[in-house]
Amino acid sequence: MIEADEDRADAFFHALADRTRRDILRRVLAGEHSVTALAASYPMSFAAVQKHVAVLERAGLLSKRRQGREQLASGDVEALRSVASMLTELEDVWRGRIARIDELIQED
Amino acid sequence: MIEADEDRADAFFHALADRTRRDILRRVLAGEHSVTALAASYPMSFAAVQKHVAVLERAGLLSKRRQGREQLASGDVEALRSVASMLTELEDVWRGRIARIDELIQED
DNA sequence: ACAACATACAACTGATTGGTTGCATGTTGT
DNA sequence: ACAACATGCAACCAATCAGTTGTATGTTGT
Repeated sequence: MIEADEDRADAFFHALADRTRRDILRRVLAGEHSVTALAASYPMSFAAVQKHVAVLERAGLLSKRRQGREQLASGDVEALRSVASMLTELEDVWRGRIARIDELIQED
Repeated sequence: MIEADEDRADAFFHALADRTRRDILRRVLAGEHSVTALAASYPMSFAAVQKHVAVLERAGLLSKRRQGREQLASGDVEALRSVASMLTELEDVWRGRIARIDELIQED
């Protein structure tokens, strides 16, 4: 089902289309952080940050593991790479155009 | 000003977070298309497609040139690469974590 | 046991989004 | 000149979003 890939792409790009979420992702890629620790870094309520974390988690860009009463979040670099590969596929479409132009030059 | 980069990232990722826009981008990366030609491909009004094209254009992912009464759109592969490099920078943050873990192992 | 802490989630609000229709403007072919 | 075409833009609508406050549920240390 190609539909599922599009859903995934929607979730990925939507998750990345917010600067607070990109910043959270940077932090959790650098190392594990509890939701509370993350929340302390931003000028908004705990609940707002918790929702941003949930968006990143639903997109698969971040996962959590429980440690005591804390929920430690860390970034998933594999997910990040699959976003990058989506862009590469787009770039390949562009390369195809160049190849076609070359063909036209050859024909001539 | 780092603020401007974040604005650009917001525009890029938001533009890519819609499957119709990603599809339009694929087409215009493969070759030039008029807005009307693009609009014919989707089950929505001309105006809706024209707005999607405008979002991609504002994000810098696509540019248009006038030819007669048509406006020919084509994808900007350089912009696409700068989105990819944003992801690479995120990945570098992750690599930094690994480097730090290696240091800890060394110290030991 | 219980007070304090960490998290999740529901309900609400204003702003933005993705779509619509209708209208205005510029361009072309006859 | 003008009818048809290509585009852009405004006004509107329903749905979603990013934020808020408040409440519920675990978990911990004493």
